[in-house]
Amino acid sequence: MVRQPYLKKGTWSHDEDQKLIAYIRKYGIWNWNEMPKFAGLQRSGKSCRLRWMNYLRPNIRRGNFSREEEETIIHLQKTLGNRWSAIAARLPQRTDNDIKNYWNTRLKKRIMGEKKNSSSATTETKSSMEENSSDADSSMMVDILLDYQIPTMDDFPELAADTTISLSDCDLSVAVDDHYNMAMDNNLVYDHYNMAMDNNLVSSENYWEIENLWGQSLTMEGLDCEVMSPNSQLWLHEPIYACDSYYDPVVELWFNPFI
DNA sequence: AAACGCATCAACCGCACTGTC
DNA sequence: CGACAGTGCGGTTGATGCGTT
Repeated sequence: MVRQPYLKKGTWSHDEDQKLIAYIRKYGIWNWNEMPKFAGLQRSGKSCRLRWMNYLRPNIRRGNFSREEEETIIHLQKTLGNRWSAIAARLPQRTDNDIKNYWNTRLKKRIMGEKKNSSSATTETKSSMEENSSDADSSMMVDILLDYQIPTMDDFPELAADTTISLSDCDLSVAVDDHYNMAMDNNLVYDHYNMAMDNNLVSSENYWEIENLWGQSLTMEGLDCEVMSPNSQLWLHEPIYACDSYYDPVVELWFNPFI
C-alpha cells in the first residue's frame, strides 16, 4: 500500500511563495507534478500551478479594473461566453481567475440590473455609448481584439522547437523577424512587435504583450529549461508590474526573494 | 462592542483535453 | 486504439474583510 505524502491545502504562506518563486527562477517550469517535491513544497502540482498562474507569475496586474477593461470583458463575455481563458488572452496582465471573479461578483450583477430595469434602457445605453467617443474607441478596440487571432508556433513551422529565444538580448528579432513579418498581416500584432523591438531592452510590459501575441508556445510552460533561461533572465532584468499604485507582497518577493 | 449579512477573491475540485507509449 | 499522465479550464467553495444594525 502506497502511502500518500501529506499535501497542504489552503492559503499559501509567504515562505511557500518564496520557495516556488526561487525554484522557478532557478530551474524554470518543467513538470508541475514533480516540481513541488524538488522545491521543498508540500503542495500538489496543481496547487503550485494555480498559485503561479494566478498570483506569483510576473507581469500580473492586480487591483481595480479600468472602465475599458470592464467594457472589454462584457463585450467578450457576450461574444465568447464563459470562456475565461480566451477572454484573459485578450486582456493583457489579467488572469482568467481574476476576470471570472470580477464577472461573477460585479459585472454580472450590473448586467442583470441593467436588464431588469428595462430593455429600452439597455438600448438607450448602447446608443449613448456609441455617441460617446471614448466608449466608441473602447468598442472599436474590442472589435479589433475579437478579429485578432493569436498566432502560435504552429504558424511558424520553420522555427525549430529547440530554438534559443532570448528576448532580453533581442535574439528573438533575429530568429523570427522574417517569419513573423511574412506570416502576419495583422497591423495590430506588427505594431506591438515593433514597439517592443524598438527598445534596446524589452520591458516587462512589452514582454507580456509579446508573450500574449505569440501564444502559449512561447511561454515558460511550452519551453524546456534551456529555452527558459533567457526568459528567466528577462524577469530578473525588470520584474516591474504595471500597477504601481499599491504595495504588492509578490513584488517584494521578486525584488527580495530571500528576506 | 458584538452579531450579522454581504462582497470579494484565493484556492479547490472535477472534468476535459492533449500528448505519449 | 486504449491507457495513462500531465495540464488547462470553469464552476464552486470557504476564509476573510467590511459595512450595517
